[in-house]
Amino acid sequence: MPKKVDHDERRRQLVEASWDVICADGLEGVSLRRIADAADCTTGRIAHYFNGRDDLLIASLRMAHDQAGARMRAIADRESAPLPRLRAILLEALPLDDRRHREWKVWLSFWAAAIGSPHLAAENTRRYQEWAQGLCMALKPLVKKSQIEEHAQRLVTLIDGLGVSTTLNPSPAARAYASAEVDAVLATLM
Amino acid sequence: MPKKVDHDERRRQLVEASWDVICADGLEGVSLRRIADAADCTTGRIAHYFNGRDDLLIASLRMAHDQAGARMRAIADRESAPLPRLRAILLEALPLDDRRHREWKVWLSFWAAAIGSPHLAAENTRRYQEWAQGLCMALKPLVKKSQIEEHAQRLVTLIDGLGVSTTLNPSPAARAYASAEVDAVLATLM
DNA sequence: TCCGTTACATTCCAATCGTTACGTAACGAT
DNA sequence: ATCGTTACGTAACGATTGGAATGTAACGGA
Repeated sequence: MPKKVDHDERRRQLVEASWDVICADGLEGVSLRRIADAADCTTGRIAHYFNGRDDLLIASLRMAHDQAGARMRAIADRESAPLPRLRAILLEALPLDDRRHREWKVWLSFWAAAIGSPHLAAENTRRYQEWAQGLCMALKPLVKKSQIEEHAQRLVTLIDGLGVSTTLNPSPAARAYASAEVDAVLATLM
Repeated sequence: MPKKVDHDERRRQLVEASWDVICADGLEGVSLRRIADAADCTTGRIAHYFNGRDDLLIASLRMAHDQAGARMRAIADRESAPLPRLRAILLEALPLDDRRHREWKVWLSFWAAAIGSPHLAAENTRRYQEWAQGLCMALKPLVKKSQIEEHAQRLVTLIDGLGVSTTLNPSPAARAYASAEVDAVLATLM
């Protein structure tokens, strides 16, 4: 067996480079050459690990979702008290620091891209349902069974709304407002 | 004076063509040639009325906002009772029919584009504040003065959240849910 | 009727795009 | 030491892009 290279690690590096380009220039400015520059390699390497541009971009979207999903699950495991757990999950979903802000920029980009691509739209719908179901889990010990889905839907809407405006205006004040608003809604939920 | 052509009307036609392309293919697929095809003309006409691609796209964003803003103002004038007026404004802001769905697709596209363009981001912030201030007007007769801005902000977040998910999933059920959710929130506001 | 201006269509250009073909260097197994 | 395979740089391809230059037809005023 020749040259030992961690295949997954390489793909991860290239995906992160694509995030950098998306966050700096938007999805419009994403070209293979720019991604290659950001990853400090050439398009040859990209061609070696992905089946063309679309394949790389879908992997980028998936990895952004997977990474966030993993953090949510870690929080769900760590926090045992139901209400603090739900609160921590919701706050984790907001663009309150630069890493999550970067994630939100990627998501927002792909929302727009989904407009022209049924494939991406389907991918988005899948993740959206995953996210709603995760919230249902966290809500189970907190509200009546008949109201779980209703509340989950409401929280998804809340996070989407707060996330969008905070992503487009990532000032410390906007972040503080988003965080406070989550607490305000959780207070009325009780 | 030669050839009499309604200049504003031509610009309007070209902007509408750009909306069509954005809605069909997303902002990524927007090229001058495709817009020209949609407008049943050539890129020569576009060059005649706009200073390049960016100029046309900014005009497209502005016109989408202006059009929606005009409808809001018309509603505010027509409805005299404060609560029905607020309700009508909020419902008008949602992508509940194909025209408004088209508008939302345009907005969403430009949110993503704003990530890579401070110019577009500033344009968005301006419109966002206009929208929030319009809601403040409608809220004035309904809540205590000290709570107007707070409620307006909350409604903006609600509409953003509902609008995003309904735009990406424009099923009749999603539209009905969004509409019902507005009523639910208005009920708690009283 | 002629003229000047406007309203475009046509055509071309350099740049950039995604993709493919190919060359080469480095490594593990034998 | 050699060989097969992998990794990836390099270079070229045709397609497509935004923009500018150029051509032309149509109209209103004189």
